[in-house]
Amino acid sequence: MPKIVDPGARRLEIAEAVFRVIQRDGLAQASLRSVAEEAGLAIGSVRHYFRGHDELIVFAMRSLGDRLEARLLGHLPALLDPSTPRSRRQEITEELLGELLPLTEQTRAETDVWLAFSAAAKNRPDLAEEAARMYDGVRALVRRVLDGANEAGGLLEDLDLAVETERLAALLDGLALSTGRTSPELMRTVLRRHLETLRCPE
Amino acid sequence: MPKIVDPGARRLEIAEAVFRVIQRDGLAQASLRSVAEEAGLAIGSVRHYFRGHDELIVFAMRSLGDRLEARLLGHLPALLDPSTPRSRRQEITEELLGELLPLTEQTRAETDVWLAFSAAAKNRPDLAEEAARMYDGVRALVRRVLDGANEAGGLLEDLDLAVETERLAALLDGLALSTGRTSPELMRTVLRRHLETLRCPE
DNA sequence: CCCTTTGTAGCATGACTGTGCCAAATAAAA
DNA sequence: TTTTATTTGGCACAGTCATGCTACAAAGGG
Repeated sequence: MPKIVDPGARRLEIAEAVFRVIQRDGLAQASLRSVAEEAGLAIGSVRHYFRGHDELIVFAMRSLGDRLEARLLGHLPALLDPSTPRSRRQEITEELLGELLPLTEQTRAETDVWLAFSAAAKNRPDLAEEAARMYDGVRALVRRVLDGANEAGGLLEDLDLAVETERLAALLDGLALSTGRTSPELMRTVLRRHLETLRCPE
Repeated sequence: MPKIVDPGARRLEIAEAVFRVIQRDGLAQASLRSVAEEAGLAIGSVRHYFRGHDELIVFAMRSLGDRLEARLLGHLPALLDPSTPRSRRQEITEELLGELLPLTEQTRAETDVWLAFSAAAKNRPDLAEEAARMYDGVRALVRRVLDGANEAGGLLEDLDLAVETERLAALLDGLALSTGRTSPELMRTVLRRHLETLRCPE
């Protein structure tokens, strides 16, 4: 038959073009035409892999969520391993949660695109579904981190973990929102400070 | 001459129509036509008061910033008054910072529109200017609140107020971001809890 | 060699947009 | 009443958009 091409890989390539366009020009500019040009394809080719514009955007948002989820879960085993020493746990926790902050070029691009998606989701039911998945995913992850630290005896007693989960997740979201104004160094300091306030003295 | 109309008031009326359209359908739908219809005017009338679409959106964003600033500063005198008792200070602080959260229909509308503007500002220099003003304004306000509490002896000692300002401001931003998922009650609880952790024991 | 399937490309259409420009209505001033 | 500046209304154009549809190229099976 024709040129052998892996459709899944193609779709991911196109999704990456979507990310680049959104980061550079904003979600409103991520039309089929501009995405096709960014991907080095003809508009007809893009439409061969996606039913239409909506499906393209939803797929891009979903694959961003998948990518983030995979990276975050990669940090989790070391954290849940009971044999990991406490000092190392602190480092891992900061690294893991730092993945959600715009500290590097890579994560800055991700948070900017994620912000564009989240804002758009407020008025678009199809995106809202995926936005809710990200929201729940981040809360669930933060909760697991806090639970793990708690069981290891690393947290202050009498914490309401439901409240602390929301507090920490909101803090991360808020920092992600201030890309370009708050320096990465300050973000790190703020995150570290917040975790300090949760940890038990010894 | 013609109908006596206060241009400033008219511009504000139109800006409010912009807010309603953005909250209902998103910033991308806030075209001259849809805004004119929402305001009950002809498109030509709207264009009489604004040079073009860009100026309309920038003006709307600026007036939202002005409105928020005025409301927030209204709470400040009571807080800075040395004769205000400590228990009352706590209430006022919560009320003041709560203005930045989507707790009521009114403030929810404001935070949603503000989010739309903030996201758009990432790729639009004209909006970025106003977004930076809001960012700085919120930080400055939070800083004043913390400074005031500190001077009144209400805070833990040895706090790095620059870090704490950013931490609290980011928390507020993050909560504002999760409109529709996190309940107003939980938001209040999280804010109260955060303030507790800053207050000195007595 | 032909045929079928898959990928690539793009034309045509209708909808929506911002804006330049013009005309009418209005009401205060002369 | 006449004049005149302001306000209101909208036509017309060029641009961009998503999408239905068609056409062609490529490559492996018969």
